[in-house]
Parts: sequence; C-alpha cells; structure tokens
Amino acid sequence: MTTSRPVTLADVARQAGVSLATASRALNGSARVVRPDLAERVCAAAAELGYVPDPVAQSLARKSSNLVGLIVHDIADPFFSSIAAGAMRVADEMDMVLTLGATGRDPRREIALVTTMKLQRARALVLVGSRLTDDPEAEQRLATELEAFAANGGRVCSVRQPGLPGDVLQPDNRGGARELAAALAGLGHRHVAVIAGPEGVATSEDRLAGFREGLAAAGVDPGSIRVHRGRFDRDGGYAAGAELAADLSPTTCVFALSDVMAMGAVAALRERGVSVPDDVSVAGFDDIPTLRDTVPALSTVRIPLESIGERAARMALENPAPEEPRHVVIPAEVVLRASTAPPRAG
Amino acid sequence: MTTSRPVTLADVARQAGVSLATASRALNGSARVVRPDLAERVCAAAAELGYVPDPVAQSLARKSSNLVGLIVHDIADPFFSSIAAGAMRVADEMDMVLTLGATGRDPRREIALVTTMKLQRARALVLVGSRLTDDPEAEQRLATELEAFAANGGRVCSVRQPGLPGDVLQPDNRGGARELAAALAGLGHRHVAVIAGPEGVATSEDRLAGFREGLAAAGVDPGSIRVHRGRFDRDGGYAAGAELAADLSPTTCVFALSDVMAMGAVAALRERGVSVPDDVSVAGFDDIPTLRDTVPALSTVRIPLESIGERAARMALENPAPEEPRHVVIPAEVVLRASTAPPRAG
DNA sequence: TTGTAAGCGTTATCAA
DNA sequence: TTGATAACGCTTACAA
Repeated sequence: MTTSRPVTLADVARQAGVSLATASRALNGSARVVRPDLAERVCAAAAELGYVPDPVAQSLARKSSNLVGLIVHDIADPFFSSIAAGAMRVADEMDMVLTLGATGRDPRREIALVTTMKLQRARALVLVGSRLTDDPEAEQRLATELEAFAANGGRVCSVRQPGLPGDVLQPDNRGGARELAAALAGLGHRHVAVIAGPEGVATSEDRLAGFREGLAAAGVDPGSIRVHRGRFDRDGGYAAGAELAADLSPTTCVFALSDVMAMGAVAALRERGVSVPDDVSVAGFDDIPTLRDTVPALSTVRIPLESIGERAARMALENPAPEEPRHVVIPAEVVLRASTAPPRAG
Repeated sequence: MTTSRPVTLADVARQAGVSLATASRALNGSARVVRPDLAERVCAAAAELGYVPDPVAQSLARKSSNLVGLIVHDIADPFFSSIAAGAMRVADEMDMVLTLGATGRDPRREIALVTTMKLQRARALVLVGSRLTDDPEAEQRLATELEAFAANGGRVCSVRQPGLPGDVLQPDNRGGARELAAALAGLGHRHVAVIAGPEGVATSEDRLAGFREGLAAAGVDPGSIRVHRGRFDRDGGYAAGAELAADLSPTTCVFALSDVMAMGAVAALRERGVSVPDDVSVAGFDDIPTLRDTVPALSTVRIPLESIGERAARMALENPAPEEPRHVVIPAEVVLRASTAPPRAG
C-alpha cells in the first residue's frame, strides 16, 4: 500500500464525473440545489474514496472556521472548569472544535485572546468572567475587539455583567446574595464579615451589594458589616480568613463572595482554632461540586455552572442568530448546609 | 473611516516595493535570507499598515497550524483541569492556540478527537488519561490514528502508560502506591480495603498492583485486601464507600485509587456514621488542590499535576523534535495528612 | 538574493 | 441546474 495522498474534493468530482463546484454543493451544503441523481453520484464517489473535507481549506474559503473559543480566567478553578465542561458538551454535539484561553485575570490578555480568535475566524466566542468596573478603558477596548470579532461574522455570548456586544448570560449574583443575607439573618446573625474580591471586580461588587441589601431589609445595621478584601481566589480567602481569626469578635458569620474564597477562609480559620460553624458560620457562593462533600458542607448560593456553560455555548452557536442580543438572568438559589448555624448564645 | 479590508501580505509587498515572496520571507521566517535593507523596508511597511498574518491561510499553505490539541477525559475533574492549566500556560507562552477535547472516557471518542486534530493540522497533541487494558482493539486503533497524526507532521505526548507513538510522560503510579502501602503498613494497618476503578483501567490497575507489592513487602497478607470496584470518579468512590460502611470490620484503612474517589468514599462513610480517621483511615492518590483544605486533610500520593501538563506541552512543542520518542517517569510522593492515623487499638 | 508562479483545498461568482 | 474560473492569503519551488 502506497502512502496515499489525502483525498480531495477534486478527486471526488473526477470520480463522479462532475465539476468541482457541483461536488462541493452536493457534499457540503449550499443554497444551490443539485439534481438528485448527480448528488447521489457525488456522495457515492465520496464514500468510495473516503473523502473528508479539509477544515482548514474550508475556513479559508468560507472565511469562517469550525472553532468556538472559550475564554476563562483560570481553567484550574472549579468555577470555570465546570462551565467549560458544559460548553464542551455542546461544542462536541455541534461538531465544533473548542479552543480554550486563560486570561489569568489580565484584561489585556483577555483582549489578546479575542483578537486571536478573530484571526482564527472562530464562529463563536464564550467569554466567562467578571467585568472590571475600575478599568473602563480596558472594558472599552474589549468591547471594541468584540465588535470587530462580530463584524467578521462571529457570535459572542458572555457569562458576565451586561455591557458587552452579543448575548449575555448573567447569574443573579445580586439577588442570590440578597436571599442568602435574608437566610443568614433569619438564623439570627447580626454581626457578619464579608470576604470580598478586589474592588472593581464586578461579580464581587454585585454580590456584596446584594448582601448589603438583604441584610438591610432584615433590619441589620449596615455599619456592622466588616469587609475584608483580597484576591478573588483560594489564597485571597485564606489571607482574609487569617485576618478574621486574629480578631473575630463580635462576628458570628462570614460570607465569602465565592466558594473557593470560602474554602481558603475556612482553612485559615480552622488552622487558628476557630471552629466552623461552632465559633463562626461560613457561607460561600457558586456551589462548586467539590465543596458539597466537605465537612462541614458549605452553605452557599447555587448557580448551575455546567448548565450555564452549556447554555452559553448554545446561544453563541444557535442558528439563526437572534435579531437582538439576548440578556438572560440565571436565577441563583440559596443552599443552607452544615457550615452555617444560629449564632452561639451569649 | 471606511470599513477597512484587512491588510494582506500583498498590500505590504506593494507598499514596500518588493515581491510577495520577499515580503513573506522577511516577515514570517524562512530558510531563505533577505537583504537587510529590504527586510527593513518590508517590516516598516508591515508596521505602518498594521499587517497581521492570517493564521488560516498560513495553515493551508504550510500544512500545519498553530493549534495544540489537549485531550482529556473530563475537564471538570480537578485532575485534568490542573494538568490543563499547566498545558495552557505553555501554549500561551509559545503563541499556540490550545484546543480542548473531552472523551468522556469513551475510547472511540478519543480516537475521533485525534482524527479531528489531524484534520485541523494541529502541530502537537497532548493526550491525558489512562490506557484501557481490556480493549486492545481500541488501543490499537488509537495508536494507528496517532501514527497518522504524526505522519502529517504532528507531535504527540501522552500522559499515560507507555505504548503509544510519541513521547510519554508517566506518573509513577506503581511506585507511589507501593510507598503509600509501606507508609500505611508502617502506621500499623493490616486490614485494608481498596476502592478501585473498573478492571481494565490501567492507571487503576497500576496503583493497585503497586499497593499490593508494598503491602506484601511489609508482610501484610495479600489475601486480607478487599477490593471494591466502581466508576473511576467521585460517584464510583461514593458507591464503594457506602458498601464498605455497611460491612467495615475488620478494615482499618481504605485506599481509594484517586482523590476524587476518596472524596466520594469519605462522604459516604461519614453519612453512615463512620468517622475518618477515628473509625477508619482513608488515603487517595493525585493530590488535587481542593483536598488539601478539607477536614480531615486527605493523605495521598502527590503527583505534580500542573507541572505535568506544562512538561507534556513543552515536550510536544519542543524544537527540534527528538530523535527518539522519550519516556519520562514522574516521581510520586507520599503525603500523609490527617485522614490517616494508626488503627484504633482493640 | 529576488521574483514569478504554482500550489494548498474549498467556496463562490457568473456565464452558459 | 451546472461548470469554468477566480478568489481566499500565504508559502515555496524554480527560474532569473
């Protein structure tokens, strides 16, 4: 057996005795219709020769590839990897190739990744991750780059605060935090500390704002809320937890603005002899899968991560494109588990 | 401002007053050398016009793209997402675009993904995940498809048991398990249960074999080892943990063949009133990041996941390709934490 | 060293 | 409806 050159469309056309154009139309859909018997001959030839279209050549000719870009901050973070799993499933299902980009939370990197996907002629882009309210310039440049992407025929769905071109899938950060506040106040907590991300991270700010609203509605003095800020990841939570442990009173409850921060915070508290929930209650946000099995199981606000990834990919890939960009709010649900309890009497 | 057509190499060549060939050689490296002053003119023109090469056209002409494929079983699993994070970093660094494929542990899907990446003319492929010893036919077809990939100029690095074409990065599953066995025996355990993946999953089999060796070397009766099998994920661990809890005695120690299985097992045990490590010790394998912060912190065998991902990507992307395929064994290190303790007296 | 021109494998335009 | 033929944007023999 000779080293066989890959079968091209020209081979198929020759074998079927039709032109290149007809072969192309018959095999890879087109508006044009070909006579059934010809189409049949072409398909038979293609099958016989084992023809497989070359995606690169198609991309060049069509000015559009079968790539879908997924851009996240950090794929090792369960929040993002869960969403990625959902998006993957849809990409597979639609015979698209998923590309993955990690920004490391750097807005410039994020923009560069969009540019890359534009050059690759990606058909769609799913952008996951918080807006930065304190860097409007970067946000503007991102929007511009996304416009350029869309101008090339690409579709965009961002899992994020509204404001970018394209569809938006927005977890109800504010509402979820509000309800969590109500639940915690209902348990009797009046002195809570919040472990937040850096100022300017919109997701963190939204959750904080919602939490404040919820506490206020429950009649808790807003002045009693202590806010500790740190990086929006496990280590940021750990650092804040350490600070808190050093000076806990009168705090009876800690709300970490993400589950991974909560995980770090609980570790820090525990290492310093503060018991959860006996000494202090802790709640998080996101409901990442791994924290359901821990002790104590983490109270949190559940957002359906995999299904968000799935839905975002589906919106970005859906045909035909909607007339207007869509804005969907994903409800969040409070899940009280063992890490929260009524404050200790006295 | 008019809707500007993207700048092509032809534009640059015209502007610089040289041929297309010279422009190409000056901008995108080539063996050929161009006279310095011409090169200078071309670069200036490119900069002035804001020329960016079209990766799709380059891929078609070069028969090789700037895509690196990463194939894993499940991106939501921290084992794989940690490796992915490492691979991402290297891809970024080398200006490659990373594509992600998830097999769902289906060998056919795995083969299909390799085919896809071959058609995309990916430059390299990083394949992560256990070999299936009980499906030699699938393994053979995978090998064939990888050969085809390599024949197209693609490079392969698999994080896996040896046997596939290309470089191999193999965590020392057997040795790590052996040492863990020694450590557990050293604590005094004589009746251990193993929670294993399905028969035929090589990683699981290797760890089991190493563990048996280690126990035997420590003088523990091999017949005393109970093996519970289940899916090689959290739910499989949970199911096995539930079985174990129902009939624990005389087991004093459980070794789950992966951390995620251990996590499920601990949850099941706990729900049934079995305390870890008071009633039974539990150890896992992998050292996924999230389980360092749990209570009790999980004893495990550490393999450096991110760095494995990094190294695999680097091997696959390294220039020039090595003469011979490389086989690197990554040492594994026993980490004893709070989930293991000496067996309770009596 | 530079330029001409022939690919790379498809799609799309336009005339028949 | 079908078929030449010109893109698509770049690389690379081969010739000058």
